[in-house]
Amino acid sequence: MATHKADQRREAGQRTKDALVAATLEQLAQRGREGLTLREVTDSAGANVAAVSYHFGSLKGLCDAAIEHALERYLDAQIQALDSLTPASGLEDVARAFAAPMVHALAAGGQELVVMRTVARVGIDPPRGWDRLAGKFEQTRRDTLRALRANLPGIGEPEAVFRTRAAAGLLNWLALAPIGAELAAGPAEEIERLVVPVVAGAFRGLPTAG
Amino acid sequence: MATHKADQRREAGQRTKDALVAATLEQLAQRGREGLTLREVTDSAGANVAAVSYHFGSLKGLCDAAIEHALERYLDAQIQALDSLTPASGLEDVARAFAAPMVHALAAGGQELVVMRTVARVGIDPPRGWDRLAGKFEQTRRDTLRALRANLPGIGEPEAVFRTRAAAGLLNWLALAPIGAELAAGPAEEIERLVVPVVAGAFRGLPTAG
DNA sequence: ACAAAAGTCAAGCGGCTGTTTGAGTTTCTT
DNA sequence: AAGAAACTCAAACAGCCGCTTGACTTTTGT
Repeated sequence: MATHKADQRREAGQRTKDALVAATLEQLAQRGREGLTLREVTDSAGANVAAVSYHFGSLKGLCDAAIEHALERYLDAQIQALDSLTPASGLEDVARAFAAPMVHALAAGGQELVVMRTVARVGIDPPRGWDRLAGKFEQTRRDTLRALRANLPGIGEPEAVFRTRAAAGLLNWLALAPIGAELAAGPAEEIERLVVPVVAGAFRGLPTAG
Repeated sequence: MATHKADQRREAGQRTKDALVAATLEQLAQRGREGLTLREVTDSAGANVAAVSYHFGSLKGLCDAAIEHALERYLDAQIQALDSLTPASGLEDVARAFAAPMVHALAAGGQELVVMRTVARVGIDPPRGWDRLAGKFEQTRRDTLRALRANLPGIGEPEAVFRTRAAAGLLNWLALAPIGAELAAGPAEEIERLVVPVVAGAFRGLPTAG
C-alpha cells in the first residue's frame, strides 16, 4: 500500500535539500558562481558535506538546482507582471510591469532579492544548457516585445529587441551594484518613482536629432 | 652617477610586471575576482609564481594593481569624452559622450574591452579602499551631472544622480552580458546607433502620465 | 520481526590553492 | 675585479578544495 502515514524520513531529506538550495542561493547572490564553496554552503545550511553528493550528485548539481529554482521564481513573477498588460497599455504601463518584479524584490529584500541577484549574475555568466527554461524566457521576451512595439510603431525589430535587453540589464544592474543597495533602503513607491521613468525612457529612446 | 645606460635588468622586471597585470586583467574580465587563480595568471603571462610575490607582494596586490590600472584607463577615457561637451550640448550629445568609451571599447575589442569588463565587474563587487581614484570619479560624476541638469531643468538632484548611475550600469551591463558580445560583432556606427538613443532616453526619462 | 531503504555523519582521499625559501643568474656600481 | 642589487626559478610548504567511503541511525515495507 502507498504511504498512508507521512514519510518522515523523506520529509527530513527534503528539508535538507531546501536548506542547501537556500544557502546556495544566498552565497550565489553574494559572490557569484566562482565564489561558491562547499563547506560554507553546508555549514550555512546546517548539513553535512556528504549531503550535497547524496542529494545533488555534486556541488555543480546543487548550483544548477539553485539557479533553476531562482530562474523559475523570476520567470513566474515576470510573466505574471506582464499578464496585467492590455493592448491599451501605454509605454509607462509597460515599463512599470516590466520593472515590477525587481522593484518588488528591492523593496522586500530577503529571499526575493537573493533570487533576483542570482538571476542577474546568471545573466552575466550564463551556465551551459538551461534549455529547460528557454520556453518561459521566450514568452517574457515575446510579451514585452509586443507591448513595446505597440507603443513604438516607428521602431524596427532589432531596436526593440535591444531596448528590451538593455532595460533588463539596467534592472539587473540595480540588483547587483551598490546603487541598488542604496535604493533598497527606501520604500517601494520611492523605488518605483525613480526606476520606472528611466526604464520607460530607455524603451522610448531619443529620436536622433538633426 | 645616474643610469646613463639603459637599466636592462629593471626593464626586464617591468616587462614581467606589465605582463602579469595584462594577464590578470584578462582573467579578471572573464571570470571576476573570485575566479582569479595564481598559476593561470603566471602561466598566461609566462612568469614564475614567485614573481607575483616579488613584484606585488601577493595575488591580492597584483589584483589591486590590475584593477587600479583598469580604473585609471577608464576614467581618463571618460573624462576626455566628457571634455568635448559645451554648455550648448544637447541631451543626445551628452549621451553620446557618456557612452563613447564603452562604444569604442565594444567596437575595438581586445585590451580596451578587457579594461571595460574589469571596471564593470568592479562596479558590482567593489574592493575596499579605492580612495586613490575617488577624485577622478567625482570629476566624471560632476561633469555628467552638470551637463545632464542643463538639459533637464525640471529634474531634481536625486533623480539626476540616479539616472546617471543607472545609465552607467546599463553600459556596464553591455560590457559583461552576452548582449554586449553580440553587439561587439558589428561596426562602431551600428553600436552607437543602438546604444546612444537608449542612454539618452534613460537620461530624459518619461514624465509620469495622468 | 526483519530486511531494505533513506538519510546522516566523521574521517580521509588526491589535488589544487597562495605563499615562501634558497640557490641561481644577470646587471649595475665602485 | 669584487661586491651589491635586481630578478628568476624549481621545489616545497601548510591549508583548503570537492568528493568518497563505510559505519551508523531511523523509517518503511512485508
